[in-house]
Amino acid sequence: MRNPKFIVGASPEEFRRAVEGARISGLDRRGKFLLLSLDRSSRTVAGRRAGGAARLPGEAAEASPARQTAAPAGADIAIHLKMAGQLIACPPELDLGPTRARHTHVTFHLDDGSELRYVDTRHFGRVYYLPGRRDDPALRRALETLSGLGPEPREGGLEWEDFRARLKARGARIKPLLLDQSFVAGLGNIYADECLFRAGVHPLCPASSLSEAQARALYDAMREVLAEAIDQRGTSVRDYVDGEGRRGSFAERLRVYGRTGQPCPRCGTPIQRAVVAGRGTHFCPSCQREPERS
DNA sequence: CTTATTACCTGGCAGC
DNA sequence: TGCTGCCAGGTAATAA
Repeated sequence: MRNPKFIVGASPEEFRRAVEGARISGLDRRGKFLLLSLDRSSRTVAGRRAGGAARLPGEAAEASPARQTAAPAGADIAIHLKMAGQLIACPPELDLGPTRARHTHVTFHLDDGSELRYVDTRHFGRVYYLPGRRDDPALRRALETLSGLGPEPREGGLEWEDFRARLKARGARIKPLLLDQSFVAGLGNIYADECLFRAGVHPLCPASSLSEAQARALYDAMREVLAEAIDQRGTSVRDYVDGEGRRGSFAERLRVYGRTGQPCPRCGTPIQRAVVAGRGTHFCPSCQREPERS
């Protein structure tokens, strides 16, 4: 591990000691955070370098179901990939190419001989050791962020009535609100744009101004877009790969994101790009009509 | 309090 | 071939 900054809440040495010989007893997700639970009770083998973790998560999931549901409270490690992070399980000899090799910041050595590599070319992501130093402000912030996450749009985390009420209470424009992880957890820039297109809502619409039908369409769109994207193993606009190193194919299904100037799939009007909340925002000016005043 | 901008980093790509 | 400038999956800090 070249740079200790990627691990928050512990020094690289402390982190290694914490994970070495431990078993990954749970694997979960909350919003955009990946959550790992460790079980130190049955120590086995040893890792090297960045740390070692024993056994495979697949079997562990069944072994301790209680921990799985107890999301952040029970988790020991949280990983946020931010823009360009990748977490890849692979055989140790696998060559990911010079760029990703240069940006492999943490490597877990599993006891089946395989590796779990944290790769991040842009260095934005972090590995948080949650039981770590309470005086570390970065860890504190992460814990606060984690506990302040809004509901999951899927998996029964968000009721329609609740969503509608919370939308109505917000004066903010809808796109930044969708990106606000404390409002709803898990939507990023790509999916926010796709959701708004499907719902026929302009990104600048004040959240409270959405009609009942628009709000309902947006609620449905969030759940559908996420479900479809997960089904397609994600959106590899550029270089995203999943845990198995595979690219996702949802990029082929994108209707507005990254399609500036191309015809709207519904009406043929060229897709427009604007900057909203500092993010590239793609929409159909015809299907998503602008609110009264901009 | 809310909202806009900047900072964090590196790399890919279009255009010259 | 370079080189330049722009853009990028996110969010926290800072400014207004």
